[in-house]
Amino acid sequence: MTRWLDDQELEAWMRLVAVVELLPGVLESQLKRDSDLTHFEYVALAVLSEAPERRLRMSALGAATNATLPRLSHVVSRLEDRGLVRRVPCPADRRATNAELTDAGWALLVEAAPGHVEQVRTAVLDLLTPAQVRQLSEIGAAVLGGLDPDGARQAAMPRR
Amino acid sequence: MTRWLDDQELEAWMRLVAVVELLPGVLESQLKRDSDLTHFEYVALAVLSEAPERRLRMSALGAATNATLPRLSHVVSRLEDRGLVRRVPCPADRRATNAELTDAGWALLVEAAPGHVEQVRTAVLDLLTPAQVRQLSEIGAAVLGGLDPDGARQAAMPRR
DNA sequence: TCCGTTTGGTTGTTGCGTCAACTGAACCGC
DNA sequence: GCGGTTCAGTTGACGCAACAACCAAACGGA
Repeated sequence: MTRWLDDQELEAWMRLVAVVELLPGVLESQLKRDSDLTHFEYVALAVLSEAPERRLRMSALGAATNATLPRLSHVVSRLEDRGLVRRVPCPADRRATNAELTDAGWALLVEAAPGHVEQVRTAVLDLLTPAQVRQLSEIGAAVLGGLDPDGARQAAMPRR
Repeated sequence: MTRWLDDQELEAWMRLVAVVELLPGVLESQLKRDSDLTHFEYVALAVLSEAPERRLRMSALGAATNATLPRLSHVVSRLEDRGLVRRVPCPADRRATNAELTDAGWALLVEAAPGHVEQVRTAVLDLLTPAQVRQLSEIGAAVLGGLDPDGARQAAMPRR
């Protein structure tokens, strides 16, 4: 008894799928080209940069960036190799590890942010009316409610 | 002179990023689990299934699914190994290759479709009001206009 | 008709994400 | 405090996508 999609739904879905498929590419390529960063790496650095002491537990960073721990561990290793992040064992809980943004990481982030924001504008936000931005926000909230029930997601973004 | 994001924009963007990050996962895992298909493989089979003779040139399939040719070539190779698709050299242009859906491929698609549609509903469409579905469609169109200027994208979806 | 270019596609390498397995530290009941 | 369980994180193997290099067939001009 499948409820197939009507024309409106089909159209909306097709477009959403296309966006989901294409958007990462344009974000990645700009960041890669200009700052040699993955979008995910950028977000991770950005989240760290706003944390107190620029430092966060791995699991907290994973929750904030919506990454699994294995993924995050690999990414942090790569960032650590490049000197952008440091691993600091947590004294309070010896199982835990803190990831800490280095000065080099901060500098890279500061350098990368304007170009990224510009890309976000030209690829998405500037193509929408203010009303559509609000609608997008609402729609996003509704969908996230289903995908990510506990809304741990609060990824930091290119704010100042 | 960077124009930073205001609160509305930031919120909308963060949510969009989260959706773009999380949505593929839920689609992939349902399809993988129930039909051992990637979402992209599903779309490719679906597009083929609606083509005349269930057959399409590689480049046409690539355009319709929004894939690069190298990617498509690999995917078709895997599908071919599983007997879901056949490569048929094009007699008219000996450089060209046609990808053709086999009966097994058709059967798998028919079997996979209801579960996928159900997933699409529960993960997205059923969480939105009809008005939001229309808004999403408009927003998608606007963004795609920027990403995919030539709108080659017309990915086939789980229609009937 | 011959050479250069463009088109259509395939192949190999590299890099990132996922999954499964594992280690060590903290917690819990008794 | 002792044994089992859960928690935090790391590691290694595998799969898929992107990129670059490549090959062959078609086109196009002189």
